[in-house]
Amino acid sequence: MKPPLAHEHAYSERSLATPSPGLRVAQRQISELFIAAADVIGMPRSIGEIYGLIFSAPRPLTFQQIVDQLDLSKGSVSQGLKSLRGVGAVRKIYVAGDRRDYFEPETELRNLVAGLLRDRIHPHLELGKQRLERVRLDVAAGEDLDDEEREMLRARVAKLESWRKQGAVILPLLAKVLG
Amino acid sequence: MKPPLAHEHAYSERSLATPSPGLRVAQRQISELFIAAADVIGMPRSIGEIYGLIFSAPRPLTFQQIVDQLDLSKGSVSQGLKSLRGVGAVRKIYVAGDRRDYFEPETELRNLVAGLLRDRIHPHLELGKQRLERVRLDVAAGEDLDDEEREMLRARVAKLESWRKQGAVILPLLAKVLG
DNA sequence: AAGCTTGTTCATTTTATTCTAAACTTCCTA
DNA sequence: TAGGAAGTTTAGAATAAAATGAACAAGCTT
Repeated sequence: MKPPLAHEHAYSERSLATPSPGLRVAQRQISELFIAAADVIGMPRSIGEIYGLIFSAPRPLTFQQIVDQLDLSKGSVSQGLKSLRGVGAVRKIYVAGDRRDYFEPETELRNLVAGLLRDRIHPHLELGKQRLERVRLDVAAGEDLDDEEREMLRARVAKLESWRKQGAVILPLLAKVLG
Repeated sequence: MKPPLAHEHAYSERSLATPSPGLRVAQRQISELFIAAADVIGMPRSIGEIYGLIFSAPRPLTFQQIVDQLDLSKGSVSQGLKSLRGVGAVRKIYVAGDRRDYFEPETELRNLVAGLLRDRIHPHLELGKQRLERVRLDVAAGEDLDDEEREMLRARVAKLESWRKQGAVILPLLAKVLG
């Protein structure tokens, strides 16, 4: 027997389980946008679908609702939600007295972008700094390089450094502008 | 018989064919950076390798040199160079009297980023505009949606529009800042 | 025109990613 | 504490992406 939770009565039961045909159509269209977006940022299609569904849902969805409405296995949904939560694109909501997890979307572009950057760009900028230093030393130490080779490499390594610096300046700025 | 072209004498023959061991080591390291970068932006590993080799070469390389120095087939190199030229990351150079194509890297971050945006983001922003309009109409026309559903969808579609606008403002700005 | 050299295309193979399904953990309820 | 509901994990299957290699075009050279 289900406990009579407030949230289960604020909305029609139908929109909870299987959405109305009209909602379905709109959700499908929105999901397509996110499927394309997922592709652009190199994430699997299913993640775009899951985010699209959550984004276009009238209220937070349970794990099971997501599995039912998309044609995806529990495993895929579980992994997809894990990734999405990892980049801060969806949040888990706890409802007192309900053991199920509810999921709602992060809808601020600023936060979505920040999450992606944190997850995928920053690690490389940090690692890159160390690696570049390493390359610089190797170039300096390369006794079998002729002058021309060494000079060219020095210039190119300098270029890489300048890229890294530009990135370090622009990424925080980007977050600010999106605010 | 090879014609005695100026460019074939400006550099040692060795650095033309197989680079010195020291150059090789440095190139390998730089290539690793680009392999990681290719992964971040969702391009195949081979493209990172090719760009890395060209970036770290003392001078423009021929198609055949690229094939020889990387462990890649002609087909992969041909396709990889095509993609790289498509985003403006490498340029083809013509040498009078030499039928071979030479390739040199674009090294300005600004131009590299601009190329990527042009190739992968802009098309979606344009297409997205049309699709969003379509979704908006569908939402407005959806007679079986209840008020709550319709209102929620309107709000979310508005959010998508605001994302699109933010993107349209920020992308040109980004190109400017990188200049 | 026959025979090189340079590079492209594309069908096939290889490799990597994504998805699934089933086993498993945890926690709740009877 | 048995049974069930909610999710997670993971080995393996299904799919998609990338690389290869062989056939092909285009242009020299003789």
